[in-house]
Amino acid sequence: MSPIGGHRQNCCSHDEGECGPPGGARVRGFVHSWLLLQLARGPAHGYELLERWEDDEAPDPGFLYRALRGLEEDGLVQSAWDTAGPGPARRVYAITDLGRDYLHAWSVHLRRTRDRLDRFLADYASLVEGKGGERHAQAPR
Amino acid sequence: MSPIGGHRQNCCSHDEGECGPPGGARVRGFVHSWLLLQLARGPAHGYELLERWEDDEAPDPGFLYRALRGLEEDGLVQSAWDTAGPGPARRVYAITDLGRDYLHAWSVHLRRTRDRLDRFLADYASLVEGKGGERHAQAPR
DNA sequence: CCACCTATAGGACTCATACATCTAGATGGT
DNA sequence: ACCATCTAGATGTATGAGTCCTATAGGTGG
Repeated sequence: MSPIGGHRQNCCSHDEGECGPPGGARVRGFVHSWLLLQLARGPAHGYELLERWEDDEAPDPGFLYRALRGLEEDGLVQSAWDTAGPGPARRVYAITDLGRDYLHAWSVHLRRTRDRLDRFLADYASLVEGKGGERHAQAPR
Repeated sequence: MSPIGGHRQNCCSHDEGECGPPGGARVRGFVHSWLLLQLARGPAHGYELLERWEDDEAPDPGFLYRALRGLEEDGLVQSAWDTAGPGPARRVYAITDLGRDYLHAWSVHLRRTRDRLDRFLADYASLVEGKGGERHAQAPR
């Protein structure tokens, strides 16, 4: 089955980009990089990071906590319980030097990824405008 | 284990982005969108598309062929055997109108993804240069 | 006729991420 | 006291994109 959508010929076809990707296009490893970037700005706990993620595009909470523990397991962050303050205890994470190195490495790869996307979008744009006014050339049947 | 790498504290730490992501950061659905874009320019067969992909970043052949068949199964492309010409028969694919719609929908999402990456990279850049006088750009929305 | 190239294909696997739940302490209202 | 609700973290399991390895089969050159 195509990864392109859970679709079933019932969508699309007229106005704006409806239908497409279910949940948007995700970038592999982006969540982890984003977490490292946030922690590079200062220590924080999971729930806080979760809320810092703006609006719609927050990752699954379960995934976020697992990601943080994974990062710790790999020595990219450290954590400690914070029992002070109100509410349940929080696990506060801080980035390590190794984590900073990884963040840098990932930023390089993410930049490459962005450049690739840029090329794709430019190609698509040139295709669309090169088609004159109308979209929907006939199908090459 | 962290998805960030098969690493094991033996890498990184000094110069350029070594170590990081194993195979680079990939974008979900990018291969399929790319295929649709190529086919929107004109019919082509799998092997040709495979070679058209620039150097290092070509997808696995098995994956590419599967992707094409998946797209066909979903009605986004059509195919026919081409037994003429030298060599083994090729399966020539052409995009359909539905495929064009999907391509458009995906371009919208991929643009969003690129913008998100831009925000991330800008935040990272400001963090790095602002090592002392920091600015806190807003969270990547 | 053997080795290599073109072209397509399929099985099996990994790993990133999502979805659904679950615990458990804190808090506030009645 | 009690119950609902919020905060905070965790786990079990599913899904599905993408990789790896291998197979097949027709063509081509030595």
